[in-house]
Amino acid sequence: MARPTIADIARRAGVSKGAVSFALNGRPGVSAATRERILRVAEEMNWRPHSAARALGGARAGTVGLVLARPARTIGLEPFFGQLLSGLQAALSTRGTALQLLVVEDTAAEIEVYRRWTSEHRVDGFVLVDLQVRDPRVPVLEELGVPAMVIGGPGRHGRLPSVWADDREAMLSLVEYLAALGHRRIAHLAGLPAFQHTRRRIRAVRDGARRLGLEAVSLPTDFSDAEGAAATRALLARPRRPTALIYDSDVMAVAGLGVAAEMGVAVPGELSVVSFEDSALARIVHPALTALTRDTFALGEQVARALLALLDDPGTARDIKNPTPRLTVRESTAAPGDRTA
Amino acid sequence: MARPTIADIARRAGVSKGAVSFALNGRPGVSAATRERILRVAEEMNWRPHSAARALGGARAGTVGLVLARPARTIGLEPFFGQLLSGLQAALSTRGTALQLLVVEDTAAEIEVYRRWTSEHRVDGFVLVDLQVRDPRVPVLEELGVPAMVIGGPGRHGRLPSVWADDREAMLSLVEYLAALGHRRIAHLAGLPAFQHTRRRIRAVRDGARRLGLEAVSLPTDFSDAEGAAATRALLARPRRPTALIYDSDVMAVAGLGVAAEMGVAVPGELSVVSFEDSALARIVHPALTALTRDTFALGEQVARALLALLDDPGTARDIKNPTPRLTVRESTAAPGDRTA
DNA sequence: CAGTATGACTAAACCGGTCTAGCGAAGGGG
DNA sequence: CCCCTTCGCTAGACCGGTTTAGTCATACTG
Repeated sequence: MARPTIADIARRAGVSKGAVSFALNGRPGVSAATRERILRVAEEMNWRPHSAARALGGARAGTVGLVLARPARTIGLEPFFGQLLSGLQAALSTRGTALQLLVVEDTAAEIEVYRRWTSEHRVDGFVLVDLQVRDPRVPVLEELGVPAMVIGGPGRHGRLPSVWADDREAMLSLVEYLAALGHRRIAHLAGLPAFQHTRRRIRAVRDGARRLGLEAVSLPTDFSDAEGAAATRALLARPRRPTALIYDSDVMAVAGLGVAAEMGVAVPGELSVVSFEDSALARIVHPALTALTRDTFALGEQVARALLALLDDPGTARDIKNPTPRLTVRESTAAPGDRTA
Repeated sequence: MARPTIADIARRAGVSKGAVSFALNGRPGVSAATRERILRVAEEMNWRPHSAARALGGARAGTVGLVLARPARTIGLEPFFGQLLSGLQAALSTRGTALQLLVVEDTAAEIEVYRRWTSEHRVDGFVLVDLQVRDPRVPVLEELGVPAMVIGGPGRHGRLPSVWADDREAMLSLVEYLAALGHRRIAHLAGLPAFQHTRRRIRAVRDGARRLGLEAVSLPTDFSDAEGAAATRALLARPRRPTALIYDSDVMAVAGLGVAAEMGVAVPGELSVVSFEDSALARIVHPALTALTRDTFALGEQVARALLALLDDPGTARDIKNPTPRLTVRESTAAPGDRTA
């Protein structure tokens, strides 16, 4: 038999379709004995639910969506997304839910996908990343009334619940670490100012530097290796150049490392380099990068669990705090002017 | 009105559901005038097909699957998949088809996903990557009778059609390039020997070296930065160490670069380094890596188009050749012993 | 002009589940 | 002992499309 349906099971078990549906979904309406028998028959016949049939009838689509807006041909998935993806899928798969991933060109296209997938009933909910300052996606998702979890925060994402890590606290710890090493002039190679987390990190650098009496400057970039390199070149060419650089991403930090090597600036002897984002990339370059480490896989799991809970009960929208990233010291940082390093 | 259905359109246009279905799908059965009117009404009401309803009734699921088997926490580093994904999606989206991506732990789990998604009608077809030597996934997909496109080849994938690039030709061009620079002792840091492309590349290195009278050795690794680094360390510690290294992946090449720096071996002065895989990563490290460049985005598009054609007409299974990767020379290669570099 | 082919369209079955209304039997309360 | 509730289950509507069988009017054929 090709693909048994619940009608086949019902016939074989001598019950009705309804009884089979109840039994297979673990809901009341059948006795324990009958349920047992039905499950055994379903197992024997190797029955699998037809996802489309289930999605019809107003039930779940069994899928949640993740849409990334970035130019298609630029760098592939950053390690962050690979990890996040795996974490999301790990948690979702325990509940038979799939993750639909789509990469689009820009935010407008992203919003269009939200509308389409919602009206086509393709997904039950969304995961939102890269929260922007006055994020246009938030009101759209609220209007669509579709469950969604935001990664990032706190605050500024309307009524949508979020999972967030304390970027401010993390950045402060970075600045304090550099200050403790003896650095007095630091620079921060930030990401796109349109992102909320970029703004938060810039503010944290400013506040931390002020408190510790450091000179600090933040330079916004577009997160690309090209701009990271260009900004680094400009900084190192200054007469009183900084003795430590904080990069918002591992890719930019690696690009910066390349510029330092090219300009003959020794790392960490003459320049300390720190990445706000840890990854395999940060480990394999030479010198290995001191970086903020966070468990992105676990973050993904947490987000997925929260979204599943939200699907079960739309009332449970609450913000959840993720552990603050911890500093992993490697070879790219030292006291300023330490010629032995 | 929440979500109009074809019944709503039918009522408004004063025709039957069937007529609407015919009109919206561009098939005969309605006059041009009626079709026009129905389309206008559908547009006015902002109608969108309900993907589940369509998938029921034996029609398309409107989705194809890509399942990657690799340890959950390691993915994301390779730019290859990001590019491939974007290319696949670009071509698929022109036909309203979505891509379902899943990362699983191993090949056994991957096969289980093929079975499940097929029996659940979740996808219409699959894209298969990382072809292995006696790949157990091939017979399963053949048995399931589900359309699938293989990336890799040529040969050794049963009746499944593939899109392939000439790895052998590419590797030979690499070896010839190094020989022309004057290298006589080269080593090849290969990937997992279980992969067909790894075997092909190893054979190409051996054949090329024999023809050109070089000493060559291939060392298999697991593609990880750790093994890449370890193998590099072992090679450079040999008394008569090679003057050029070919890495099967950019990640390993970067790790190797780190080892060389650590051991005080100048690149490219004392050692030339080449990566078989180009990427942003290869560009941003210092020195920038000479690498084989291929248009992975275009590859993805090509695969997607071939798969869509296969869905339309299961008879059209043909292997397609992708352009051979071209060498991009950067800073990591020079003549052996060139102290000016 | 009868007979038939063709085109436009309708009605209804169908895909494979979910879910509600309802029914008979058993159990419990007063 | 009767009524009412609860339990276990069935029948069938329903989700939103696709597809087939069939109807009717018109055009074509000989």
